[in-house]
Amino acid sequence: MKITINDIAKLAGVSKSTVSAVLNDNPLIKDETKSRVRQVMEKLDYRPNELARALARKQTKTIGLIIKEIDNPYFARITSGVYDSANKEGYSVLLGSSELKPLQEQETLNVLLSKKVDGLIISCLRDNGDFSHLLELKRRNIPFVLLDNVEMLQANMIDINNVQASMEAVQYLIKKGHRRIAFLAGPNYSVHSFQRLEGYKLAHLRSNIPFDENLIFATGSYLENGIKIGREIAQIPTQKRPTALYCFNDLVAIGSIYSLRQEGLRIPEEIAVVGNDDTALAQAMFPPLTTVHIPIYEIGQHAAKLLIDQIRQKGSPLNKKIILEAHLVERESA
Amino acid sequence: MKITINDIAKLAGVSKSTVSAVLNDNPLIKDETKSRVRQVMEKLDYRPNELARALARKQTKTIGLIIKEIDNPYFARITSGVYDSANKEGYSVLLGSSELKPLQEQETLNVLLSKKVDGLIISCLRDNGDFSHLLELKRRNIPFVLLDNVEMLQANMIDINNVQASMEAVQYLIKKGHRRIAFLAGPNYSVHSFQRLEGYKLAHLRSNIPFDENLIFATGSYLENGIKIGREIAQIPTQKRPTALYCFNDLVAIGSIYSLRQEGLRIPEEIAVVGNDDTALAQAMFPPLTTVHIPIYEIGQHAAKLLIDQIRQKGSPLNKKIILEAHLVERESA
DNA sequence: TGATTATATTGAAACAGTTCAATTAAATAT
DNA sequence: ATATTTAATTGAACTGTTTCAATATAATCA
Repeated sequence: MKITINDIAKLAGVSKSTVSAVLNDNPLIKDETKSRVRQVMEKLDYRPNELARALARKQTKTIGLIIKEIDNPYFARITSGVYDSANKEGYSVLLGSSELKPLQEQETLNVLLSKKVDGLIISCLRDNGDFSHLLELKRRNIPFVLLDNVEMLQANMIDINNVQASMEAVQYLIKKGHRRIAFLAGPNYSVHSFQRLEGYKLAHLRSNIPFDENLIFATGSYLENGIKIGREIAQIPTQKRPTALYCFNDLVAIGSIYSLRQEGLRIPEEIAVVGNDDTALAQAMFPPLTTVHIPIYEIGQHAAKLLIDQIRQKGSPLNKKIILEAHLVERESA
Repeated sequence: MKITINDIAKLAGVSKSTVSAVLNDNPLIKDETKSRVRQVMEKLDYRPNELARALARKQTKTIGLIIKEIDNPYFARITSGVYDSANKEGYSVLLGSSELKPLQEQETLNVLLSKKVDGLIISCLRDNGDFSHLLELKRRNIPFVLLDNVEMLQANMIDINNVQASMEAVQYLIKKGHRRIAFLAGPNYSVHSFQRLEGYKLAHLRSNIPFDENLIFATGSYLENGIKIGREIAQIPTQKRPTALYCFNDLVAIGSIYSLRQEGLRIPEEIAVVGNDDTALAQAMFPPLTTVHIPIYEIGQHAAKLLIDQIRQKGSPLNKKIILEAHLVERESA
């Protein structure tokens, strides 16, 4: 019962190709013919099969998005930016997530590729410098945009001045007199976490404060990670306890504030906490969270824009880096 | 330079159909042939074109998900559940969002349909009882699952005992002595908001407290909506001000707590606040948010499971309602 | 009026697979 | 050794569109 281009052709008394031409609003077709064909389409409620179209045209008008975690406000906002931008340009978004596992990143990538997305936006993991799957994308000339800066790779990317912003955030803490500043590192494989550690180290270096391995805590990206680590830090005797926490993201910051306060510590007087991302809720926390603001939505938007540009260019694999500005916003948690 | 089934056939010295059979692991094919063909595939790094497959087989192994807002922790979690479940069954997720606009819901639906998703999960809007697009899905026999209870429609749906849970939440407030309880309603078109108002009314009815139109505040679903309305409510003179807020969701609850506290009001002593959803952050708020817990991830999971079941059943449009349990969790904001 | 040019339409092949009846090859029975 | 059954493979048609060279039709020119 599916209506195809053939049915339209027959009923309108024209050929298949003419119907196709009408569908694509080809100016060669006489107006009269066009409207006749369109009438038939209307009458039969014809909807072109985009699958068949995609096969013939070699483009699906769909982009793949591979993020690290779906249930994370950071990536929800990225996704939102990507979606809006793609939508505006007539592209759909096929969702993928590595859930922080390198293997799953690979698999998802393969699935999206086999479904013939026109291009990809990838927030990739940093798996011991193994970027072979991304190199293969380049080799196969498939357009893609990265959301993390992978220096070793010549590719499109949207990123933020991560090291710089982190350094400034830590310097801010140092200026406030803190000398034992902990870094609550994010998930393994996270490029951003890695870069933030760089910034953290740099700030220490510049201020001649010795870097102390023991102040680096491996956590994760979830609220629970923050809650747990906060509890542990609260147990540390006052003289040895860090007086400030620089956190991988807002969730970890919020979680640690929660348990720190539960253990009776005052924020920021006894422990200062700085987050990262400036997700929507940061401002509404108690105390309002001092955090590094990241233009998350814009990252998503730009990524989609850039990708679609590249898809349209076709051929020239432009190699563009867009670095957006991140900066500390001072509130009351530090 | 793309490798196709033809290249494999030629190189392996068999026919196209044999290669196809190998691809589908058809038991008719001799093991020896299979491995020979597979070797050639391996060597040429052949990846089947799922587009062509989908066209021939009439199934894409892709489901469409239409949510109301991408950048909202509730839907991020829904998406996560859907994605995990679908992934496990070998389905991809094509993302759609109405962003709370009925027209956009329609358009997104059409796009996903034209891309031939095998089925749809929809969190639909309640646009004056106009569900013609959903009725058409039924008519066209396209599998779908709703995430909101649309009584007038015989369809698959996963939902929660929304009215009931809301009633209990409001009764809880009444039992605590509150008599002027405000309802901060969510976006227009939101089925859940509508149902929560029902529960709110019902609780009042049961306790013989007259329903007061002036206690219903139209807001939205964003943090900002909560912040704004909180500020307004703080301005109301104490004797007329509601002593408790029952909020459409956690974001609105958190936002209003933020501005209420800023205006110097104590939570819950001067104003009690109850949220909805129990998103991850609710527990880590100050004060920890009393809210209606909703098994959000599970809703997503079940929806995908049910949809895929239906897709596999093919033909019998099963008409199953799964109602999951929502319940108040008492913390410290009320 | 016939040749030339411009405009509109079409037929057949292509996109990359699946499907299944028909054929061929191998194995077993007579 | 031949007929019969079973197992393995193939050819052709099909999925629903696009593409473009070839053709048909209409309009302009000499």
